[in-house]
Amino acid sequence: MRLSKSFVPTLKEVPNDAVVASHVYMLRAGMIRMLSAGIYSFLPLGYKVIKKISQIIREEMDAIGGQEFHLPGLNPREIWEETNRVDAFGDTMFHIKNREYILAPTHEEIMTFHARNVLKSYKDLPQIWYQIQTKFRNEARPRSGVIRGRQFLMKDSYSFDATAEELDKSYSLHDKAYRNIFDRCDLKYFVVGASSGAMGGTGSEEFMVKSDAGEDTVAYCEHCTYAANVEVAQSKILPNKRSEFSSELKEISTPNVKSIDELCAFLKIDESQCAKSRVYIHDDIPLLVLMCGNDEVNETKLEKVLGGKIRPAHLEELKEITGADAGSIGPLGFKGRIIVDNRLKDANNLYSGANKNDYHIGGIDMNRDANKPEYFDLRIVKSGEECPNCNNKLEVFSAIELGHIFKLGTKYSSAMGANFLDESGKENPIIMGSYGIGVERVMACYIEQHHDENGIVWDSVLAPFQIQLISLNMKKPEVVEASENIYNELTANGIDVLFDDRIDAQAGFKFKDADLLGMPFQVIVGEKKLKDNKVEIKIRKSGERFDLDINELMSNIKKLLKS
RNA sequence: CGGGGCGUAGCGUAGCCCGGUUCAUCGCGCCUGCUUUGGGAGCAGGAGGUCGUAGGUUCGAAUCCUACCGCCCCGACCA
Repeated sequence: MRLSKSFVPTLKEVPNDAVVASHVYMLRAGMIRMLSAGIYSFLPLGYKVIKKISQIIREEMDAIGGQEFHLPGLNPREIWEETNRVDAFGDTMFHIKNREYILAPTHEEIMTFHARNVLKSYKDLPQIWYQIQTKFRNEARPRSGVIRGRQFLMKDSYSFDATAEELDKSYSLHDKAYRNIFDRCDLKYFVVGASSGAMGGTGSEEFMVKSDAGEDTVAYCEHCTYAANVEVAQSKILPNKRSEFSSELKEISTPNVKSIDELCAFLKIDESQCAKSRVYIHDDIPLLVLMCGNDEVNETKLEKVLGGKIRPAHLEELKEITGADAGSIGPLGFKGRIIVDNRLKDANNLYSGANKNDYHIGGIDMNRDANKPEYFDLRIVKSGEECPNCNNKLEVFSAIELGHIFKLGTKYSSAMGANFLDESGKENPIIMGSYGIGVERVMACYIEQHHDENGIVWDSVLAPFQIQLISLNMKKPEVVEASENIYNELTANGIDVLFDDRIDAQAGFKFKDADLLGMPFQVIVGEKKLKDNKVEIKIRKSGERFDLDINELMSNIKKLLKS
């Protein structure tokens, strides 16, 4: 492709609105443009990459027996009402104003619609159906360029099985396919076992990439690959040791001491001797949560323990519930359930609030003084704590979700009446799985992981072009002739070449653009070296440059592309 | 949806606090010509703006006030 005739609008400056690297470089390299918040157009160069990623996905899906569909993005609302998901999605679903249609945010219902009454016998199963298609979600807050959009490309597949064992097979086929896909794309990723949330179902895994642009927080152990969403992550932190003797309870005047840090400084004690109090409202009933020191309450864990929804008590409610304001609340005399983190199990000689403003109580013995404490793991794990599986350190960081695989079970087939007859002639709902990959996220994550201060660093698998051919001076006939010849030869050999044949661009300008666009290899044709019948090769990744005799160019390029 | 920030030419910006020869600065990019050509060229000339939109205050508004729209960031939410 000739750059002089192509639409590759590169930007030399960083656009104001872009913050994360992938967004900056996709804009600067002329691959995408924003149309509206969270809605992006892919320009030719960017779309080439999308097509390459899609092709890899397609090959791996086909390899596990997947069959590709192309489904409508515009769906009748009534299909979504069969599974109650119009309500479930709420404002996240786009609704068409002048007809009873919605814009599909995913495709479980549509695939199930095609399966029901057609997949009628166990002999028709298993099936794996997939598509690579645009989804629409009315995200409250699109962000990070293409990473979270209101419209995005997703590969979604659905498995239909007769038994739980068969579902396990379909699931592990996807697990393997996903690993192949992300490996082929040269992404450094890890796998998190996640709670299955609103999709319903019994098992799931998330494929994640570490990134500051990520929206999930995970705890990860490099050593044993333990990985968990911080909402459920655990660590091997030791409980407080119980001292041999429990001291007497004593009330201590602690004027203006609110936080644990202030309390520790005031009393010259360690934070592990403190029981921090948090009041939550569960089904309109207040309860007290006690954490060790500065540990944070993990509300997901707490909800799991209690069942149902919780909320932190409002500051104004505290006095009525406990008799004190935030900063002076504690377990003694608290009316209601007391839920305690495992770290405080059986602990004694603790300090906590006195339920009386500006007073704390020392010498608290959980076993002696707290009213029926219930112990659970309630902490949010922190970086540097010990991995629950091995003795190495956990790292807590944010990450982008690239893919997600779910065992759905029969949630959709039951709701929509997608049943089959088993060998005994009995009717059963089809057992389903659902599996997604964010295609643009693959591209964005690749760039997050493969760029430097000058631009993107593609390797040949995803690169829009294998080679950027740079003619340094299109006004010198000999340079033009040599680069045209090289262009024709490379192209004739089936190599995808981006030819910078722009007449009025200076050498330095072209070099900068080439580094920004980031093709794996640059072939540089200049007047000086041409006199010795040589051209220069630059390897984008290493920055290494060397000269090659023009006659040997083709064979060397082929070697480079294979390496 | 809450909090914060921003909106001046294709991109990046100055001017805004202290309204008035600034109906608009500078850089990049764009057009014409000449020169130049191995790491973002030089000179000369030129095109391009309802200062986000609509009201208001004022003799006078890019500048002050109000509302709305749009975008970014943090949070909430997230299949």
